[in-house]
Amino acid sequence: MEATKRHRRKMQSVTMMDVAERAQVSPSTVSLYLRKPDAVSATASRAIAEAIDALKYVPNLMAGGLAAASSRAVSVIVPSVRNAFFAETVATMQAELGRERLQVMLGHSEYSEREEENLVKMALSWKPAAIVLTGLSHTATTRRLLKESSVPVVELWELGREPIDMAVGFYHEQVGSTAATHLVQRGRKQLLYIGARLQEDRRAALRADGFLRTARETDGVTAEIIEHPAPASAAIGAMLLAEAIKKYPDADAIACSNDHIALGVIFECQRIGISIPERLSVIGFGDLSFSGACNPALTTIRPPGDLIGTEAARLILERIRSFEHPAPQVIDTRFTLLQRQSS
Amino acid sequence: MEATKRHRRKMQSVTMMDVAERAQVSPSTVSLYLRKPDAVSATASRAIAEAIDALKYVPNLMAGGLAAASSRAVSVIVPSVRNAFFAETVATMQAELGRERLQVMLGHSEYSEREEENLVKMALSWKPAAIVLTGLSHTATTRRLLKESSVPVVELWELGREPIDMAVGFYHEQVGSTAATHLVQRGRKQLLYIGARLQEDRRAALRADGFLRTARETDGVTAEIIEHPAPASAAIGAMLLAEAIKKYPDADAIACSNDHIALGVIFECQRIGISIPERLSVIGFGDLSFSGACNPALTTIRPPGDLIGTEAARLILERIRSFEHPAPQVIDTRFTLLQRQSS
DNA sequence: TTCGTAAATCGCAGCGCTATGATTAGCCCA
DNA sequence: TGGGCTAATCATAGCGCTGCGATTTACGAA
Repeated sequence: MEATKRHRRKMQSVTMMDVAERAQVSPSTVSLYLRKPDAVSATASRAIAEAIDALKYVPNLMAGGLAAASSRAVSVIVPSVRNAFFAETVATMQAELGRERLQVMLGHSEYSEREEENLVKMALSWKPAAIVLTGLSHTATTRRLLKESSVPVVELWELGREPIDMAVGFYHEQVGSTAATHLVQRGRKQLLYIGARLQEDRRAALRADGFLRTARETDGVTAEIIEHPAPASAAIGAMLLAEAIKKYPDADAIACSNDHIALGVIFECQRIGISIPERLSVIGFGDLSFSGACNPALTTIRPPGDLIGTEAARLILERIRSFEHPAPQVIDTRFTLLQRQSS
Repeated sequence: MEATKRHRRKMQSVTMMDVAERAQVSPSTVSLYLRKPDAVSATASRAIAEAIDALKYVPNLMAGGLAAASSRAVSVIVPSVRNAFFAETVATMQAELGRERLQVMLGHSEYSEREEENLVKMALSWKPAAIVLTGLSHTATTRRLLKESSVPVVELWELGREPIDMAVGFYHEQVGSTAATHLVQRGRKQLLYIGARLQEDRRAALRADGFLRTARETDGVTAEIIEHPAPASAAIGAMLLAEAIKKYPDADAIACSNDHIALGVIFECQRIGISIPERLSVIGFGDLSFSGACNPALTTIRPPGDLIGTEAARLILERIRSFEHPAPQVIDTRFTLLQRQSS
């Protein structure tokens, strides 16, 4: 019937133009209505809303992002969402940002700065509204890319050195220090720190540092560290406790790099008949779902994973809304010592 | 100096055109090189690669997505990534899809079909390469939107009714049935199922159904259920165990809706002096990080969260690569009974 | 009634890339 | 040496939307 047209293209069934036509306004007005509803008259708003509804219009964010040179996506890069800490933060951020119709794009660095750099490059391709990283350690290239990009950047879960742009978290040395102080106050003298994967998990290593420093600064108190390269788990915790007791039979307190380890310690103590807290005090980090229900209930330090998420989301939203006040750059969320039965 | 131009636009520093110019080829060739490297000659490839490197070109995926009417994003919607099961799957999918430069966009339905529907609408705005949902229950609108969209859809973690498009998971009734059979084989007669949030967590409810049905079909075996509306946790598990023992003092086996609950059961039994497995067998679901390290080690059923992720990613990639063979629609990943000390 | 001003609305010109079909280069064999 | 083919490359025409400035409308004051 027809000669083949030179060019044909796929298309979206309903576009903004269709909505405009039905609502008897220009596409510009529809666009305005979608982006800044307050700038459109009540009459027009009603007509446009009706048209959108009737046509089941779905905006094309790719087109919008291209035209605006920035998307409604926020790239969030964490070591792994398998880790309950980061899961909490990611979940909270998604909820907060989703409310403003911002999409969370997720990436896992698996504790590798190299991999993180790749993810940042990918993320930049999306012209994200913001990029969220975990920690303050990144490759030089990562830092350069982000500084050059002028995309808002938030670094989570760690304070200390200068952030690229904004940071939300707490000082991990302080966590270790707080744990040591607590154990000393409970009358303990021979402290042990047991940790997993301190090479990869820089923040766990910082906690260990703070713990050892504070303990050793105290008169009459000794502190040693026992570590293992495997990822933190209860099984590793149990193993390390056995090893620790063999090596330091007179130890009277154990701080664990996180609550998984501490759980293993508790179980192993049950097995070999060490009573907690009489003979051994135990303190963890994380306040995981089981920590309060252990036997004995685990004394631990709770990092505010959800607060970190909400604060990060807040910073991002403020930054997006106005270029003016570049918000406080660094937010210290603190952490909480929860004293329970194990110490 | 200059009259203001009518229009000015923001722009990306380095575009594909810049690369083309430096490499002495047309933009089309650069585009082709990026999408199908094999279709470009070695000479051109080298020149283009050099130019990309020298100019530090970063492709604009928004522009690409708009032109191609489909993006490199995969929307993944789970009840919550706080749940270790879904975290595992999400992490695995991100790794697998990231390898092919597909971006995971994350959404949390918080166990609400209504919220899931909103997330699906948002997702569709991005013209995703695929949409991944959890479970087979969705609102009618969700199903309609997805069917009309012609976007590949994968439903995870549950088999049973007809999927929208593809599905990867297992039968939760079978999980319950397997648990019941196992306990009966261990000589148990008075079985109890304790579960949390069975109203919201449809899959947990299915497991309970399968458990009760199989148990009650067995001669000489009784089975009761005890539930609680709060989210699963060790604390709830401990509470429910206490309640269960009061109500059914002669019960000799407990199946838990997941390992968090089971952990609470173990701790509570320790406290009130019930020996596991002598007096009471315990079986969980999930094989969480602590399950093998408990005291006693927990018998549980392991769902293959990682396998679900890899299989889903594989289906998506196959579907993207070719429209031809619409792959097997449903993949049953099965699950594994891990018998340990608690039963 | 007319004008000035603010509030609404509109028209234009792309954003940076890809799909398509057309064109050119490369190469084997007769 | 030329024909016939395949492999490479290219030019074109948008994809659907937004930012900007221009234009129109609304409305009270003079």
